[in-house]
Amino acid sequence: MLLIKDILQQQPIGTTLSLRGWVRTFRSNRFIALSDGSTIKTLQAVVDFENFDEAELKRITTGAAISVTGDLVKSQGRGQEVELLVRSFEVLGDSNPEEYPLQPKKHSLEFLRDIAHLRMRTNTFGAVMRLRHSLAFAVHQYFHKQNFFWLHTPIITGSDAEGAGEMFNVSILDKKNPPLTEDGAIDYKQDFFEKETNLTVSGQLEAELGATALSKVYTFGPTFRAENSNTSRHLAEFWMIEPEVAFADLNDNMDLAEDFLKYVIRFALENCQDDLEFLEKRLLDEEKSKPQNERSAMPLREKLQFVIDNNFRRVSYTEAIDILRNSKPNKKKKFKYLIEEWGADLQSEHEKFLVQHFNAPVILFDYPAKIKAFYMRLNDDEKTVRAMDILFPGIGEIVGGSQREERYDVLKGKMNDFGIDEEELSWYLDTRKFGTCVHSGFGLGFERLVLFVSGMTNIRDVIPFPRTPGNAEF
RNA sequence: GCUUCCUUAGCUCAGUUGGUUAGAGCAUCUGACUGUUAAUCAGAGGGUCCUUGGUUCGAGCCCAAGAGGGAGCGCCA
Repeated sequence: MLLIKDILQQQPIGTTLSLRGWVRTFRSNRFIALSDGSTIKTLQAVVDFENFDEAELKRITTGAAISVTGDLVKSQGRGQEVELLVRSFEVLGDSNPEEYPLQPKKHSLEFLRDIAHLRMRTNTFGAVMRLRHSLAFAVHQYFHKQNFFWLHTPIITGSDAEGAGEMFNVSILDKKNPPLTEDGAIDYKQDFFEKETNLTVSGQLEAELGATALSKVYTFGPTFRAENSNTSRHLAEFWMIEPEVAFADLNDNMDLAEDFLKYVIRFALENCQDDLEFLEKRLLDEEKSKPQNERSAMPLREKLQFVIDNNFRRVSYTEAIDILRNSKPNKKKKFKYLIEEWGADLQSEHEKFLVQHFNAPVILFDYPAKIKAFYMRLNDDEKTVRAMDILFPGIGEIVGGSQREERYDVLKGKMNDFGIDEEELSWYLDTRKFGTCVHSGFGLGFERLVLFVSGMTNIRDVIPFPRTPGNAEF
């Protein structure tokens, strides 16, 4: 099948060709802007309306699916290099203009979110979805080149000890009359898996099992959090990437994350030029109505190039606390949460400040053990763990990772401290019992990456059908 | 979950201290024009002013509750 992308690239002038697509606009009863989604560009199909049936021409409306056959020629007009002189056309699927909600005009993102089943037909969402694909492809390509194996960790999980957030329960029990145990609790022994199960909140623990056998693995799949999070950065269903590497310490981990992010961003810059150009203009346009201080510091592609060209700033938690404590907003009490002493959890206002302070992506590392998960490697100071978060401008935390605690006794002690059942995670402890090794990994929210690269501002607009509290349409 | 803002035509929005018949652009329909680039010109149709209740001689506008949405915060990726 011929795609518009190929025709515009190869420009086989003088040939007769047939193609199919959807009408974007039909101007002057003569010019059809035809899109097939293969590229953001449309092909101009020119009909001599004098030679066609009027009733058939009337069916060429915005949104209609048509096939056209004609001769590709150099365009007489200025807006495009080539155009198709139509010999014949057929309306494959009508689109009633009185009912079709997409007009050749600007729509609000909120409105398009309500008609998510149609919004991929717009320039913006077409561009975002093509970009999303390219980034996903680049993720796999990067890891493949680096000798990682894609590990398919389970989506239904039987362990509730991961501690990464609220979980969605998976059950086939009768909700009105669930079987009960003697003490009145729901008897999951009678459920499908004969135990309580949930949708995964992270593939990390399983990825560690893979890494301690295959050395370098990564997961890339759907992840679910039943948190009541109402922000432009959270989804209840999102895609997460979690590399895990044996014999790698936290420095190796930071190197990997930085190299990986730069690789996929570079891939997008090189392979999605048209879409990024459009998204850059869209963002500029959108920000015109905003006050100067709320606008982006750089145009989209310049921002991406800046990230590729500059080293991420690596700052220890302790240094970051010093910087924050002595910062203007802290002294003038502009922060909602003032930084007073070492050990405080950083809020998003602090992360934002640090990114602005260094004017670059920031990697924070060596956090207090108390505010991080049980599986993170305890430092010799016994106060901090080998954790790292990568903070991006406009997004906040895009990566969270750590070197894992590989010492059996220390890990077991931490699990007790955190109130985690040893029995439940005996399989996890086994990796430390048999051939344990230093290893590290991180989690990257794929949609947050797409947000950053696309310049979109709401995470609901970078996934085809977003799931958020109170919303699971389509 | 908390704070705050918003909801007027299919879409984007205006609507004065509460005062006659609620407006504009785009879209749609009709006609004209025909090498356009969100085509242009003329005309027409199109309203549960989010819902319910209240205040008032009178409510799109004021008050209360509810619904939906945005932004910020928390949780996190």
